[in-house]
Amino acid sequence: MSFAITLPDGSKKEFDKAVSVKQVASSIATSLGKAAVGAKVNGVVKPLDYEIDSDVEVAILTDKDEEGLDILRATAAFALEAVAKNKYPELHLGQHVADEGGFYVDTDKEDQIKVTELPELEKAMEKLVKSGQAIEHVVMNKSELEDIFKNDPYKTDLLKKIDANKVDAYKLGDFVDFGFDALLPNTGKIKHFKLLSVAGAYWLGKSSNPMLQRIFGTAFFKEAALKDDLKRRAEIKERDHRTIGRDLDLFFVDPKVGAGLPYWMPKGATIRRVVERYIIDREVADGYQHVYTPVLMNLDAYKTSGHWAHYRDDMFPPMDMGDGEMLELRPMNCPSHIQIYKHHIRSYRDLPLRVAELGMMHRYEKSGALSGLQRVREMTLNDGHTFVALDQVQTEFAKILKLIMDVYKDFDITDYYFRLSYRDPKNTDKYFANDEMWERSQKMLKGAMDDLGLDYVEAEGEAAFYGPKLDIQTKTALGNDETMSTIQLDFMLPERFGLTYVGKDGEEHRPVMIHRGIVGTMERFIAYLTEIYKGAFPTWLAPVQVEIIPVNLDAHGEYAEKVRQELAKSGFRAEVDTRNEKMGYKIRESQTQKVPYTLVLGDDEMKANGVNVRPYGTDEENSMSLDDFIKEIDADVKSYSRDEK
RNA sequence: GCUGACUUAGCUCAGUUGGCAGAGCACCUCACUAGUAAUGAGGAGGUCGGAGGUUCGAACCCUCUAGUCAGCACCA
Repeated sequence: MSFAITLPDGSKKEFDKAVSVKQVASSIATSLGKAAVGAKVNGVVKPLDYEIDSDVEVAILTDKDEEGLDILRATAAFALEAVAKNKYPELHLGQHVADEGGFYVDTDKEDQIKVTELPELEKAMEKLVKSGQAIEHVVMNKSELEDIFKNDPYKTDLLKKIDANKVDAYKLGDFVDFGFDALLPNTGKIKHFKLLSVAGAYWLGKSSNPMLQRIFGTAFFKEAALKDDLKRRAEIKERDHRTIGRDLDLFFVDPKVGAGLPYWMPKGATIRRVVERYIIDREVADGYQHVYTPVLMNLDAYKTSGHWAHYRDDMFPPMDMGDGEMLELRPMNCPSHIQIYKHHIRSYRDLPLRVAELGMMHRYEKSGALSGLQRVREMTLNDGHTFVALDQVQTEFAKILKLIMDVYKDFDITDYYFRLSYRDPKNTDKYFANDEMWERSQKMLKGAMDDLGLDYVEAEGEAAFYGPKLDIQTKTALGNDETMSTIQLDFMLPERFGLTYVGKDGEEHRPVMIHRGIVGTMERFIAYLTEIYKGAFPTWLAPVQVEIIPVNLDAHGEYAEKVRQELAKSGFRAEVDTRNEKMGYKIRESQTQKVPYTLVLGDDEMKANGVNVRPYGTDEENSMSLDDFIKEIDADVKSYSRDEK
């Protein structure tokens, strides 16, 4: 018997009898043997005692790897399960997950586990860690496990989903669980962990299933890493757009006048106005024709489109006008833009026809979904629909994607990924039935991405009911995924609304509709910008670009006002702090309000007809002429905006 | 919507066993001729989320309800 193990660097190692992962690691380097926590064998994570006896590719995982960390966290999850089960013998365990966010364990018992019980569980875990008990990896017969878990509905459910007869399981004394790729061989390794919170979660992610209690925690190999992580979690609030939005007076939501209905204060409105003008200009340059359409529409349009059937629970109730007419607050703009298309007889020469609008819409989002500006009940979407001939789809798709990428560059958005969202063929309720149409449009989308050579993940069940889409996913300060931009292929609505164009051949043809959002809704986009900039908006977006502070109001107030007017004339947003306060006080506020430039004007500046400039976040002060300052801020604004590119 | 926690001044938060509702910041007034992150003194500000109940008496106990937060579900 002889076989070869291929290492990540391409080199091969020969063995003539079966070896464990640990032995492989040691054979490469003894130090690696000590640091090893598992391995990826042909791309699958395996534990240290996994035996190799054939030609495979092996990458050793250590305490330095992301996946090595996952093994530690899975071990911590296992230890938590063991102590929870020990403390509450009647407790049932659900799923357990370990990933880059930490780990969690789902639990179910009569009186639910409360946050206040976490310290006790943590103590019990600490004890288990200190005692350094062996975790035994055993391969068991499925029937054996079914017997052990016969009174546990969740584990029984999970076992049903396993095809194999042999199942990897882990034992800690009497406690047994399965469903782990790999665990460490001893509880003593889980030195630095923390239980974080408890929250409800539906069994298997289905809201029709019972709700279990999910215990969240995290673990690290090094104490410093755990401390950093806990510190980061504590600081999340400072990056949260709701906190910054209040501190900088950008917007508010008052539950008494309506949950999910945001009010934009002047500073937030200024940022929004700059973004709106920017995106409209961009779109006009790309051939979009901007329109205005009503927020109210006859309900019939949404019945035709299918939205009423799919989303009536999340739509505001229709208004019965008493004369048989039913008006609906629109939940999206597609039918509105379809009306624009239908208003004339369209020729192939009109295509692609690009209709765009900052369209206000209303959705009755469930109370638990509302969150600051990220999920609201009234929103304005940077919406656009392009109507194209079938053979124009790919070019138009690429053009839209390029626009999105250009826009992201201007806003310095770098942390995102592409998601191709397909239908879930099993979910016949949600997705309209036409297999051929789905196959074709999904293939087109994937083909377009492949032609552009872009990486993406594919997700089943994330499509719109009318078609597949490319979603561009970003993360909020809290670390939750959200869709920022989207491009959606739609063969269905043109069909339902009977859209046509006259082709070269003089015959009627069916256009394809591409729904797209570049910066998404104004609400979500500005929430996102607030978080990535931590409230320190680049100068071109900053609501106040220049804060002018006269050293003494009586002596220098007039000069300060003159400087403000000069700046305003050049198109900059400047403001004079005329309050009867000391200079240091005003400087402090100008900094906490994150104004890009603070000007201090006193006798020296007045004499020189100049300004003293302090850029945000520094303690530099530079004296210069007003003209030079205007040149500087002008260059700053342009470095972020499209004018430069 | 579901599970849990929470809701006291514009903001951040105290408020003991049920016994006269508090602080800091912000705001207003006055004084201060102020040079790069908080000058000092004074003042005003509250149906303790809302409704009902228990009690001689409720911010505090009970019920319902609205909302906020975290997670889940949803997200055209």
